[in-house]
Amino acid sequence: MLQEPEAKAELDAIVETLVYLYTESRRLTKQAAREVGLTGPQLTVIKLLDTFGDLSLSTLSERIRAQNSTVTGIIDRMEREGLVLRERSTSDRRVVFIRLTPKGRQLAKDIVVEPMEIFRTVLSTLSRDDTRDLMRILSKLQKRVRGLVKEREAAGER
Amino acid sequence: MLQEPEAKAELDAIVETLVYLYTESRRLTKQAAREVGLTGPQLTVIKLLDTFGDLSLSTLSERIRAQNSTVTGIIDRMEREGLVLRERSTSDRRVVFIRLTPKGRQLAKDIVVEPMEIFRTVLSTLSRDDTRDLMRILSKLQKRVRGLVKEREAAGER
DNA sequence: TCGAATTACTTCGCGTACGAAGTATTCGCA
DNA sequence: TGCGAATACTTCGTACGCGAAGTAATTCGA
Repeated sequence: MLQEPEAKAELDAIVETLVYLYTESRRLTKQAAREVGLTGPQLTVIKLLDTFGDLSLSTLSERIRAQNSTVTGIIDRMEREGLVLRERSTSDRRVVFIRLTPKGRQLAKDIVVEPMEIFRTVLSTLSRDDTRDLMRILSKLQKRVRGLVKEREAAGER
Repeated sequence: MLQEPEAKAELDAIVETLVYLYTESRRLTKQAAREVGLTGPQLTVIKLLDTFGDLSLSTLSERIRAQNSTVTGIIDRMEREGLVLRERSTSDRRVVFIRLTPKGRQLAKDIVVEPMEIFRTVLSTLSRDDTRDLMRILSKLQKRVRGLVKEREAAGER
């Protein structure tokens, strides 16, 4: 795909801005979490459990886009702090459900911010047209990334 | 700011998609880096040094949006691998410049992918109108985030 | 039905990633 | 001019974050 220099520069700018928005949102979420004695991922986990009830470790992993091995560590530390507990499923004894303790649930209620809060805040100031356009374009990009990922996976299996 | 449920759902979807695009791009960059024996951040550092020449550690930190202490570690490991070397500035002896070794420079030439490659690839398939719209909206968001960050910093100093 | 393949989770080793505290150097101004 | 503040970097402790290898439980097919 041939690119004029101008287009290349615009592309760089978009990547740059996207990275800025993501990392800055993450940084501020972390900061907010610190104020209640949590880390960023821990705040996310508590919010998820409070919203959806008990979740298996795998489900949690998918939700926060991390590997099981990562989430095992996060839950280890949260269990140590008395925020959650592990409960083996009776129907499938391989599965571990994660449940909020009363202490964890109370904390969830006290937390006002959501993950990526800043980003949400500024998003909500966009006009309806801008919001729709943004969603439309991002969806397009996501669909194409999914397509490419699938292609590469198929190529890798050969 | 009052939000109807519909708007809230759309907002969630945008956040979700943005996180997807970012994490997936990062994951694939990491994968590509592995194939030449590097990590994701190391690939980024090599590309930056190859493009801009020697950079101070702080400049490098800003470029990759990380703290100095993080970059110190990354450079430690790259130095150990013989990819870069540290050189103290003569004009300001606090400053450390990072320079590619011949081995590092050769590696830079061999690497075809750029950081966030997938995202760049799909971005370049957008129409000119979509690209312009996306840039326009993201800029708007970035400007507002910057504003909020500045406000909070000012509030924090009180 | 039973053994191989799959699934859910954990463990381990390594590389980020950050903030706080420390060291060396330079700057700024009284 | 000299000394306190600021700057550049490093060190340390802790928490992700991943992939590979390991364990226990379940599924599936001959």
